[in-house]
Amino acid sequence: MVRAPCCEKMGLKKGPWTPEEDQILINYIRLYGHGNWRALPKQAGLLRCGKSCRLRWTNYLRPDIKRGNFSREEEETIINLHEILGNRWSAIAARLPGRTDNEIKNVWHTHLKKRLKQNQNQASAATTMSDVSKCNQDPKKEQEHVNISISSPQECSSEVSYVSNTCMKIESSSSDQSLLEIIDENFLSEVLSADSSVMESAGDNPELQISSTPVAGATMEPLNSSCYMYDNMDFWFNLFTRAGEIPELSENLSNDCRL
DNA sequence: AACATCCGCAACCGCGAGGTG
DNA sequence: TCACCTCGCGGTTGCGGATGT
Repeated sequence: MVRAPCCEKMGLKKGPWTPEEDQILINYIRLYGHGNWRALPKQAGLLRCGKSCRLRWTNYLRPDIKRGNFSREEEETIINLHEILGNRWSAIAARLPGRTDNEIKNVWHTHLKKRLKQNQNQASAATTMSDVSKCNQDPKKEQEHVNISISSPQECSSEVSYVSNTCMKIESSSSDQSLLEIIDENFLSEVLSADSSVMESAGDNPELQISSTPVAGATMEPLNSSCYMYDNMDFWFNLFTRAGEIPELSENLSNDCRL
Protein backbone atom coordinates (compact mmCIF):
# COMPACT_ATOMS: atom_id res chain seq x y z
CA MET A 1 0.00 0.00 0.00
CA VAL A 2 1.32 3.45 -0.87
CA ARG A 3 1.29 5.83 2.02
CA ALA A 4 -0.09 9.32 1.50
CA PRO A 5 2.61 12.00 1.31
CA CYS A 6 3.38 13.68 4.60
CA CYS A 7 2.21 17.19 5.47
CA GLU A 8 5.37 19.01 4.45
CA LYS A 9 5.44 17.48 0.99
CA MET A 10 1.87 18.61 0.51
CA GLY A 11 2.79 22.14 1.56
CA LEU A 12 0.93 21.81 4.83
CA LYS A 13 1.94 23.37 8.11
CA LYS A 14 3.43 21.45 11.02
CA GLY A 15 4.34 22.32 14.58
CA PRO A 16 2.51 24.23 17.28
CA TRP A 17 -0.96 25.52 16.60
CA THR A 18 -1.68 29.23 16.70
CA PRO A 19 -4.75 30.63 18.51
CA GLU A 20 -6.14 31.63 15.11
CA GLU A 21 -5.89 28.07 13.81
CA ASP A 22 -7.50 26.77 17.00
CA GLN A 23 -10.42 29.15 16.56
CA ILE A 24 -10.93 28.15 12.94
CA LEU A 25 -10.98 24.49 13.91
CA ILE A 26 -13.34 25.04 16.85
CA ASN A 27 -15.72 27.14 14.77
CA TYR A 28 -15.79 24.62 11.96
CA ILE A 29 -16.42 21.62 14.22
CA ARG A 30 -19.13 23.48 16.11
CA LEU A 31 -20.90 24.19 12.84
CA TYR A 32 -20.34 21.02 10.86
CA GLY A 33 -18.86 18.39 13.18
CA HIS A 34 -15.93 16.25 12.16
CA GLY A 35 -17.27 13.55 9.90
CA ASN A 36 -14.19 13.26 7.74
CA TRP A 37 -10.93 14.39 9.25
CA ARG A 38 -9.05 14.16 5.99
CA ALA A 39 -11.44 16.51 4.24
CA LEU A 40 -11.90 18.81 7.22
CA PRO A 41 -8.82 21.06 6.96
CA LYS A 42 -9.50 21.90 3.33
CA GLN A 43 -13.14 22.66 4.03
CA ALA A 44 -12.29 24.67 7.12
CA GLY A 45 -9.50 26.58 5.36
CA LEU A 46 -6.65 25.22 7.44
CA LEU A 47 -3.21 24.44 6.06
CA ARG A 48 -2.96 21.32 8.19
CA CYS A 49 -3.39 17.64 7.57
CA GLY A 50 -6.46 15.87 8.91
CA LYS A 51 -4.40 13.91 11.34
CA SER A 52 -3.01 17.05 12.90
CA CYS A 53 -6.51 18.53 13.17
CA ARG A 54 -7.88 15.40 14.81
CA LEU A 55 -5.03 15.31 17.30
CA ARG A 56 -5.41 18.98 18.15
CA TRP A 57 -9.14 18.58 18.70
CA THR A 58 -9.08 15.34 20.69
CA ASN A 59 -6.11 16.24 22.85
CA TYR A 60 -6.62 19.94 23.41
CA LEU A 61 -9.65 21.72 21.99
CA ARG A 62 -12.47 19.35 22.82
CA PRO A 63 -14.84 21.13 25.22
CA ASP A 64 -15.09 18.22 27.66
CA ILE A 65 -11.38 18.08 28.36
CA LYS A 66 -10.37 18.60 31.96
CA ARG A 67 -7.29 20.80 32.22
CA GLY A 68 -4.90 21.07 35.11
CA ASN A 69 -2.96 18.74 37.33
CA PHE A 70 -4.04 15.22 38.00
CA SER A 71 -5.51 14.56 41.42
CA ARG A 72 -4.06 11.91 43.68
CA GLU A 73 -7.12 9.76 43.00
CA GLU A 74 -6.65 10.05 39.26
CA GLU A 75 -3.01 9.10 39.57
CA GLU A 76 -3.84 6.08 41.68
CA THR A 77 -6.45 5.05 39.16
CA ILE A 78 -3.93 5.28 36.35
CA ILE A 79 -1.43 3.18 38.28
CA ASN A 80 -4.03 0.54 39.05
CA LEU A 81 -5.39 0.42 35.53
CA HIS A 82 -1.92 0.33 34.05
CA GLU A 83 -1.18 -2.71 36.13
CA ILE A 84 -4.14 -4.44 34.55
CA LEU A 85 -4.23 -2.98 31.06
CA GLY A 86 -0.60 -2.15 30.40
CA ASN A 87 0.17 0.64 27.94
CA ARG A 88 -3.36 0.74 26.57
CA TRP A 89 -3.68 4.45 27.15
CA SER A 90 -6.96 4.88 25.35
CA ALA A 91 -8.55 2.17 27.48
CA ILE A 92 -7.22 3.86 30.60
CA ALA A 93 -8.41 7.26 29.37
CA ALA A 94 -11.88 5.83 28.83
CA ARG A 95 -12.11 5.32 32.57
CA LEU A 96 -10.91 8.83 33.42
CA PRO A 97 -13.51 11.33 32.18
CA GLY A 98 -12.00 14.48 30.71
CA ARG A 99 -8.51 13.07 30.39
CA THR A 100 -6.91 12.14 27.08
CA ASP A 101 -4.77 9.15 26.30
CA ASN A 102 -1.91 11.46 25.36
CA GLU A 103 -2.12 13.28 28.66
CA ILE A 104 -2.22 10.05 30.63
CA LYS A 105 0.70 8.69 28.67
CA ASN A 106 2.71 11.83 29.44
CA VAL A 107 1.85 11.71 33.14
CA TRP A 108 2.82 8.08 33.27
CA HIS A 109 6.19 8.60 31.65
CA THR A 110 7.05 11.77 33.53
CA HIS A 111 5.70 11.08 37.03
CA LEU A 112 4.01 7.82 37.77
CA LYS A 113 6.57 5.41 36.38
CA LYS A 114 9.25 6.93 38.57
CA ARG A 115 7.02 7.00 41.62
CA LEU A 116 5.97 3.42 41.13
CA LYS A 117 9.57 2.33 40.90
CA GLN A 118 10.34 4.07 44.18
CA ASN A 119 7.32 2.50 45.85
CA GLN A 120 8.22 -0.94 44.62
CA ASN A 121 11.65 -0.62 46.12
CA GLN A 122 10.11 0.22 49.47
CA ALA A 123 7.16 -2.11 49.48
CA SER A 124 7.32 -5.53 51.00
CA ALA A 125 5.28 -8.43 49.79
CA ALA A 126 2.32 -7.75 52.05
CA THR A 127 0.00 -9.92 50.08
CA THR A 128 -0.09 -13.62 50.64
CA MET A 129 0.53 -15.39 47.40
CA SER A 130 2.00 -18.63 48.63
CA ASP A 131 -1.00 -20.77 47.70
CA VAL A 132 -1.17 -19.25 44.28
CA SER A 133 2.45 -19.77 43.46
CA LYS A 134 2.46 -23.24 44.94
CA CYS A 135 -0.47 -24.34 42.80
CA ASN A 136 1.03 -22.73 39.75
CA GLN A 137 4.15 -24.78 40.06
CA ASP A 138 2.65 -28.12 40.97
CA PRO A 139 1.77 -30.20 37.90
CA LYS A 140 -0.17 -32.69 40.05
CA LYS A 141 -2.82 -30.04 40.53
CA GLU A 142 -3.88 -30.44 36.90
CA GLN A 143 -7.61 -31.09 36.54
CA GLU A 144 -8.20 -30.81 40.26
CA HIS A 145 -10.82 -28.48 41.53
CA VAL A 146 -9.35 -26.55 44.39
CA ASN A 147 -10.56 -23.60 46.34
CA ILE A 148 -7.85 -21.18 47.27
CA SER A 149 -8.10 -18.29 49.62
CA ILE A 150 -6.57 -15.04 48.55
CA SER A 151 -5.82 -12.59 51.33
CA SER A 152 -5.17 -8.94 50.97
CA PRO A 153 -4.02 -6.24 53.38
CA GLN A 154 -7.62 -5.05 53.75
CA GLU A 155 -8.37 -7.99 56.07
CA CYS A 156 -11.23 -9.14 53.89
CA SER A 157 -11.03 -12.26 51.89
CA SER A 158 -12.85 -14.04 49.18
CA GLU A 159 -12.36 -17.21 47.24
CA VAL A 160 -11.42 -17.90 43.72
CA SER A 161 -11.99 -21.32 42.30
CA TYR A 162 -9.91 -22.79 39.61
CA VAL A 163 -9.92 -26.09 37.86
CA SER A 164 -6.29 -26.72 37.10
CA ASN A 165 -2.95 -25.05 37.31
CA THR A 166 -3.33 -23.70 33.83
CA CYS A 167 -7.06 -23.34 33.34
CA MET A 168 -9.17 -21.15 35.55
CA LYS A 169 -12.66 -19.96 36.08
CA ILE A 170 -13.74 -17.11 38.26
CA GLU A 171 -16.34 -18.20 40.75
CA SER A 172 -17.85 -16.34 43.58
CA SER A 173 -18.62 -18.04 46.84
CA SER A 174 -20.93 -15.19 47.65
CA SER A 175 -24.63 -15.29 46.95
CA ASP A 176 -24.39 -11.67 45.93
CA GLN A 177 -23.86 -11.49 42.20
CA SER A 178 -22.68 -7.91 42.09
CA LEU A 179 -19.02 -8.80 41.81
CA LEU A 180 -19.79 -10.98 38.87
CA GLU A 181 -21.92 -8.35 37.25
CA ILE A 182 -19.33 -5.62 37.46
CA ILE A 183 -16.74 -7.75 35.75
CA ASP A 184 -18.62 -7.11 32.59
CA GLU A 185 -17.87 -8.00 29.04
CA ASN A 186 -15.92 -4.86 28.28
CA PHE A 187 -13.78 -5.03 31.36
CA LEU A 188 -12.98 -8.69 31.00
CA SER A 189 -12.25 -8.55 27.31
CA GLU A 190 -9.95 -5.63 27.98
CA VAL A 191 -7.98 -7.38 30.66
CA LEU A 192 -7.93 -10.63 28.77
CA SER A 193 -6.69 -9.07 25.60
CA ALA A 194 -4.27 -6.92 27.58
CA ASP A 195 -1.84 -9.76 27.94
CA SER A 196 -1.56 -10.90 24.38
CA SER A 197 1.94 -12.18 25.04
CA VAL A 198 0.57 -14.88 27.30
CA MET A 199 -2.09 -15.76 24.77
CA GLU A 200 0.50 -15.95 22.04
CA SER A 201 2.75 -18.14 24.14
CA ALA A 202 -0.16 -20.44 24.83
CA GLY A 203 -0.56 -21.03 21.12
CA ASP A 204 -2.97 -23.77 20.20
CA ASN A 205 -2.41 -25.86 23.27
CA PRO A 206 -5.91 -27.05 24.22
CA GLU A 207 -4.89 -27.35 27.84
CA LEU A 208 -4.44 -23.64 27.94
CA GLN A 209 -7.86 -22.84 26.53
CA ILE A 210 -10.40 -21.73 29.05
CA SER A 211 -13.89 -20.59 28.65
CA SER A 212 -14.30 -16.88 28.68
CA THR A 213 -17.43 -17.35 30.71
CA PRO A 214 -16.10 -16.02 33.96
CA VAL A 215 -18.60 -17.46 36.38
CA ALA A 216 -20.22 -20.67 37.41
CA GLY A 217 -23.78 -20.66 38.61
CA ALA A 218 -24.25 -17.04 37.81
CA THR A 219 -26.82 -15.43 35.59
CA MET A 220 -24.22 -13.75 33.47
CA GLU A 221 -24.18 -14.61 29.80
CA PRO A 222 -21.02 -15.95 28.16
CA LEU A 223 -18.87 -13.15 26.83
CA ASN A 224 -18.78 -14.60 23.36
CA SER A 225 -18.35 -17.89 21.60
CA SER A 226 -14.57 -17.80 21.52
CA CYS A 227 -12.29 -19.10 24.19
CA TYR A 228 -9.55 -17.31 26.03
CA MET A 229 -6.61 -18.87 27.69
CA TYR A 230 -4.55 -17.82 30.56
CA ASP A 231 -1.83 -19.64 32.37
CA ASN A 232 -0.89 -17.12 34.96
CA MET A 233 -2.57 -17.06 38.35
CA ASP A 234 -1.14 -13.66 39.06
CA PHE A 235 -3.42 -12.30 36.39
CA TRP A 236 -6.57 -13.46 38.12
CA PHE A 237 -5.25 -12.39 41.43
CA ASN A 238 -4.65 -8.92 40.04
CA LEU A 239 -8.07 -8.83 38.50
CA PHE A 240 -9.80 -9.56 41.77
CA THR A 241 -7.69 -7.40 43.98
CA ARG A 242 -7.62 -4.46 41.61
CA ALA A 243 -11.34 -4.55 40.96
CA GLY A 244 -11.86 -3.13 44.41
CA GLU A 245 -9.53 -0.26 43.75
CA ILE A 246 -11.07 0.98 40.53
CA PRO A 247 -13.70 3.55 41.47
CA GLU A 248 -16.34 2.61 38.95
CA LEU A 249 -16.03 -1.03 39.88
CA SER A 250 -15.69 -0.39 43.55
CA GLU A 251 -19.01 1.42 43.67
CA ASN A 252 -20.75 -1.76 42.68
CA LEU A 253 -18.89 -4.11 44.92
CA SER A 254 -20.82 -5.33 47.87
CA ASN A 255 -18.91 -5.60 51.10
CA ASP A 256 -18.79 -9.36 51.18
CA CYS A 257 -17.28 -9.40 47.71
CA ARG A 258 -14.49 -7.02 48.49
CA LEU A 259 -11.10 -8.58 48.58
C1' DA B 1 24.05 37.00 34.26
C1' DA B 2 25.10 33.34 31.21
C1' DC B 3 25.18 28.88 30.05
C1' DA B 4 24.02 23.90 30.57
C1' DT B 5 20.92 20.50 31.73
C1' DC B 6 16.54 18.72 32.89
C1' DC B 7 11.68 18.18 32.47
C1' DG B 8 6.93 18.48 30.82
C1' DC B 9 4.02 18.39 27.23
C1' DA B 10 2.19 19.17 22.57
C1' DA B 11 2.71 17.29 18.37
C1' DC B 12 4.40 14.05 14.99
C1' DC B 13 5.20 9.41 12.98
C1' DG B 14 4.31 4.83 11.64
C1' DC B 15 1.52 1.02 12.05
C1' DG B 16 -2.57 -1.84 12.34
C1' DA B 17 -7.58 -2.34 12.38
C1' DG B 18 -11.70 -1.82 10.24
C1' DG B 19 -14.68 -0.14 6.60
C1' DT B 20 -15.84 0.16 1.75
C1' DG B 21 -16.17 -0.58 -3.14
C1' DT C 1 -10.93 -11.58 -1.92
C1' DC C 2 -8.31 -7.67 -2.50
C1' DA C 3 -6.80 -2.95 -2.72
C1' DC C 4 -7.38 1.28 -0.93
C1' DC C 5 -8.67 4.67 2.49
C1' DT C 6 -9.49 6.65 7.02
C1' DC C 7 -9.08 6.61 11.73
C1' DG C 8 -7.16 5.70 16.17
C1' DC C 9 -3.45 4.08 18.92
C1' DG C 10 1.07 3.88 21.07
C1' DG C 11 5.86 5.23 20.71
C1' DT C 12 8.81 8.96 20.04
C1' DT C 13 10.54 13.59 19.25
C1' DG C 14 11.68 18.19 19.98
C1' DC C 15 10.51 22.78 21.69
C1' DG C 16 10.35 25.86 25.41
C1' DG C 17 10.30 26.88 30.18
C1' DA C 18 12.31 25.74 34.72
C1' DT C 19 16.10 24.73 37.40
C1' DG C 20 20.89 24.08 38.51
C1' DT C 21 25.82 25.47 38.21
